[in-house]
Formats: sequence, structure tokens, C-alpha cells
Amino acid sequence: MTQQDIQASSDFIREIIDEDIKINKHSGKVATRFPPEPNGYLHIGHAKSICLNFGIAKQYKGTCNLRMDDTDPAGESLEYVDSIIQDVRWLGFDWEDRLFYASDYFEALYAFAIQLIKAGKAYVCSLTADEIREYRGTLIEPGQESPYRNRSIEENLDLFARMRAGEFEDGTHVLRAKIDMASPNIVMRDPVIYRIKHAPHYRTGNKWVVYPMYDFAHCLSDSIENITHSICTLEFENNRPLYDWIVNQLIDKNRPRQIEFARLNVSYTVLSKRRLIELVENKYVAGWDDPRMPTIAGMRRRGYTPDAIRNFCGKIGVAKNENLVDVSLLEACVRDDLNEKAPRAMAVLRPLIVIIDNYPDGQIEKIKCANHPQNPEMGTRTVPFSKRLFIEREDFEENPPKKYKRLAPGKEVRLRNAYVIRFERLIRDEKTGEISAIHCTYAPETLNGPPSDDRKVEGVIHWVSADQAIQAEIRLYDRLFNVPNPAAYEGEFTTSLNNNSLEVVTDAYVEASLKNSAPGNSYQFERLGYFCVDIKDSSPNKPVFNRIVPLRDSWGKIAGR
RNA sequence: UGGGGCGUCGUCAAGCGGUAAGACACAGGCCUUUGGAGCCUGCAUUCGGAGGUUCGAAUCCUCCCGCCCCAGCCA
Repeated sequence: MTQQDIQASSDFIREIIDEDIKINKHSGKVATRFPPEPNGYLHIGHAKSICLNFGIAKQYKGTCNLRMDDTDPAGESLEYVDSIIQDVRWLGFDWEDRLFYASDYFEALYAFAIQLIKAGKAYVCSLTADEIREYRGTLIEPGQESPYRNRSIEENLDLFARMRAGEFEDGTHVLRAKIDMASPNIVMRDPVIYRIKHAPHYRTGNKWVVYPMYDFAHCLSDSIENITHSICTLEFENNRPLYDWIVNQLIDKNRPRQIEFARLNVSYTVLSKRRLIELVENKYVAGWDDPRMPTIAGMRRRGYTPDAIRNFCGKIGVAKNENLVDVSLLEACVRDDLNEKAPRAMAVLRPLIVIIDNYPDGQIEKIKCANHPQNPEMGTRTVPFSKRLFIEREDFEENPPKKYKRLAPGKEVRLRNAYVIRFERLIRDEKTGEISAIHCTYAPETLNGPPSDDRKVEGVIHWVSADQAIQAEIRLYDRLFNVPNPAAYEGEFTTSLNNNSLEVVTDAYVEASLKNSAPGNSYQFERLGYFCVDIKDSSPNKPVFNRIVPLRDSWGKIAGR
């Protein structure tokens, strides 16, 4: 392990764990959990938490459970559970047989609640929701005790049993922890721990009409699972005293410890569940797996790799600072991974026809191309070459700017993997005035080497053989929003949506070797970027490629300024 | 005006009293049959501010300033 790896893999949470191991807390064991609520799809922010929790478990030879935190039937569903399972697995993590559901603990949690009542530490409160809010006080004023606070244990037990039995309407009673209505921490002002909800749960059906609240269920679920380090995000810091309070009342050994870290934000996108749902429901995107979405499903379809995402999660670090990570770091990780793994191919997005005047009519040459210029082990393929080719429209300029290295009147360029060609003349569409074809000549000796007189040819452009190339649809994706931090945007966040985040190119051509490429396969289209065969819409008859990320383009920068 | 957190390069982030890592971004250069990749160089005399302690402070102390979270029967 290099110095860099050591530094990259340490953070304040691991330091805490190191300390705990040193004092032999939990007999030196480490057990974490990733606890999503199945009411939405996982996104890159969850990926950070997944990498953290599973990463720590692996590093310390401990375990990480996958737990559905499904204590509120509203909005939770099997569809989300399935997607979560698929996404965590796709990211490369394994919880073995430890897939758990908070809803499986309902009976145990109910028993814990009774225990709390019996200890005189919880009571049934019959105030309305509005009244409870009023009694809670404000940030600067203490709350008032509920008139129901001193009900007898027997009455509480009876009422709580009848709550479970379904005798009461929603909102008529709740179970509250008896803590301190004057606490400066509002969370501690007799928090509600059970509420009545006559709503079917996607797993327990109609068995329950009372459901535990997060603060009650989470710490006890952790305890039930013998979690040692319960890692969550910063907004739960206020809840930690309550977490500890409940655990201290009900658990007497191996109490878990909650540790909070800063959630991830990424520039030019949104990561809050509410906003993501809005994008999907109002059809700003095509679904949870729209390649522009920061969801795991979206990134998977876009062609991002698990390795790239995991690497990104390692690079951003773990701390308690509010952050807005530059999306270019994510893109750099994707390029980094794909540069190594993606075989090269050629494709032309905006075709311009080139006719090689001195190339024999009807001849088709099989040109051997390396699948990866730096890695011979990736082998070679054969690409047809003929008299009629497509090149990229922007690779020809009638009046080239300075430093332009591509094809232009009087100039030569190298066709990638093939010959050097020289511009001869251009054909113009009489009606539109647009250039409709370019005539060139080729230098036959240049296939595997420089021109015979060693004259220098600077530019290299990509091409496909016009008659053998396969027509394809190529979807060019760009960032979803125009502003770095859409969540902070004054007004409706959707107004800063990038209207050009998807451009569909229907008349693109890819080289013939891509004919039967499997959905999900990724390639580098040379000089353009990384592309993958769309897993949903692509078919052999109508191939569809997604642009995963463009190549770094230093010419674009020069030309753009 | 309560409580809890956080302030180190444009963005993340190391640093844990001995004189500011690294990554991305950015800017130059080398190389190149991808203007890709790779390689090299540059990029915080300063750590929110002001005092103080110390031979020595981003690290300790005091005060101040700024930002985030908490008043769901959501998580």
C-alpha cells in the first residue's frame, strides 16, 4: 500500500473505530449497516454511504448489513426494495445473508415500547398533532408538559394495547417518550415514538396500525443487529442524544454508537429525494434510470462503471464539512476507468462524405486496427476501407482558423488507422450552398507509416466506410442543470434545468464491427468520447448508443476562446 | 434570542504544537497515427477574523464573524 492509499483510506470515522478497537470495545468487532428507506431510488449520495459502510466492514474484517428502514408505510414499496438490492449489488457489495427489514422487528419494537412504558419512561398522549406542536415550545422557549404525561402505567399499557388493536382513529393518540419538555434540544421534548396509521404496509399488510418512528426504530434495529458503529448523515446529529437515551433505557450491553458525516452534494445536479421524485413525476426526465439522473440506475444506464463510482467515493473523502463536489471529478473517474477498459472504435456523428478519387472503385480493404493503443492484449479488429467514407463535418474547414490540424483546402490529414489523404476539391449543394462532398486523393504507401518523402502530417481524423458503416442513434448527454448548485437556486429549482441536456443524433454512423454489440457494452469512439450500447432501447436493427462522457478536448478549449 | 455542528487553494481534502499532502479544475511545455492517453512544470508565505500562550500555532486559549441543522404523528 502506498502512502497515498493510506491517506485516502483514513478519515475521522475510521479513527474512531481504531480507538474503539484499541480499547477492545465490542470485543474488537466492527459491524455497520446501510439503512435506506425503500421510498425512492438510490443515488450517488447513497453510493458514498454504501462505500463507507461496506468499505469499513471490509477493511476491519467485520460485517455490513443491508437494512430496509421501512417503518412508514407511506411511499414505501417493493419496487424500491428491488431497485435498492440491485443497485447495491451492482456497485459491487455483498451483504451475504444479512438482508434485514425494520418491519421484521415490529413485534420486538412493540415489546420494547411496552418495556419503556412499564419503566415509566413512555406515555400515551392524546393531544392532537397541532396541540403537540404548540406544547413543544419553540427554538427559544421551553415546551409545556402534556396533560396526559402522568397517566398511570396501567392506563398507558391499556391504551397502547388498544392503539395496536385498531380501536382508535389516526392521530387520536401517540406514544411518547417521557424525557424533558424543557430541553434546549427540541428532539428531547417528549418525542413521539409510535403513531397510529391505518395504512397497509408493503410487507406486513394490515397486520399493524401502529408504526414506530425513526428515532425509536433505528437505534433499536441497530441494537438488534449488534451494530457497533451506526453511521448516518449530519442532520441526525441533533437526534443522537435521543438515540443514546433510548438505547440506554432498553439495551444493557454492546450499545451501538452513532457517528455522523456530511452528505454528498455534486455540482450541476440535485440529490434530494424530493427533487428527484419531482423530476421523475413531472417528466423532466424519462424515469429513475434516465441517463442524466444522478441515481445509481441512471448512472448505470449512462455507462458509468461501479469501479469509477467507488473510486470517486474514495476520492471525495469523508468529513463533516458542507460540500459541493465538482461533477468534473466524477467524470474524471469515469474517464480514468473507461480509458483503461473500453475498446476503441470509430463512429461519425455528423457525416460528411469524402470520395477518394484515386482509390479503386468497388475495392474494400480490411484494415487491422488495435482495440487499445496502449494495451496489445485487447487485440485487434478489422475495419473496412473503401472509396467512399464519412468523416466528421467539423473535421473539415474551408477557411481553417490558426492551429487547425484537420482537413482543409490544400492540406493533408491522416485517417486514423489508415491512409494519409489530401484535399482536392469540394462539391457544394447548388440550392443550399452547403458542402455536400469532399474529393481527396490518398497516398497508398502511408497505411502503416509516414509518407515516402517524410513530409509531416499533423492531423489525425476518424472515419467510417460509407457503405459498410451502420447507421445508429447516438444520444449526447450533458449536465442536467445550468447552475452549479440548483438546490440553492432562488425559486423553483426546475427553472435552472438545462434544456440541452439531451441531444439525439439519429443519423450517426458506427463502424461495422459494432454490428452485434451487446447492450451495456462500452467503447471509446476515438476522438469523441466514451459510449455504451443503451440497455433498454438498443436493438440490432436500430442500435442506440449513449455518450457516457466526452473525451477531454483541448482543441475545443483553444477554438472556444 | 435556545441547542447542535462546521469554517485549510476555484472544488473536495490531509494536517492532531515543529514551520501547509494529495486529487479534480486551471495554466504552460514534452510526446503522440485519438488536439485522447501518458509525462513534466506551475498553482495557499498562509489556514474565517482579532487578540493571547509558546523558542515555535492551521493545530492550545479568549473574543468576534460567517454558514449549515433542529419546532413531521417523515427518515
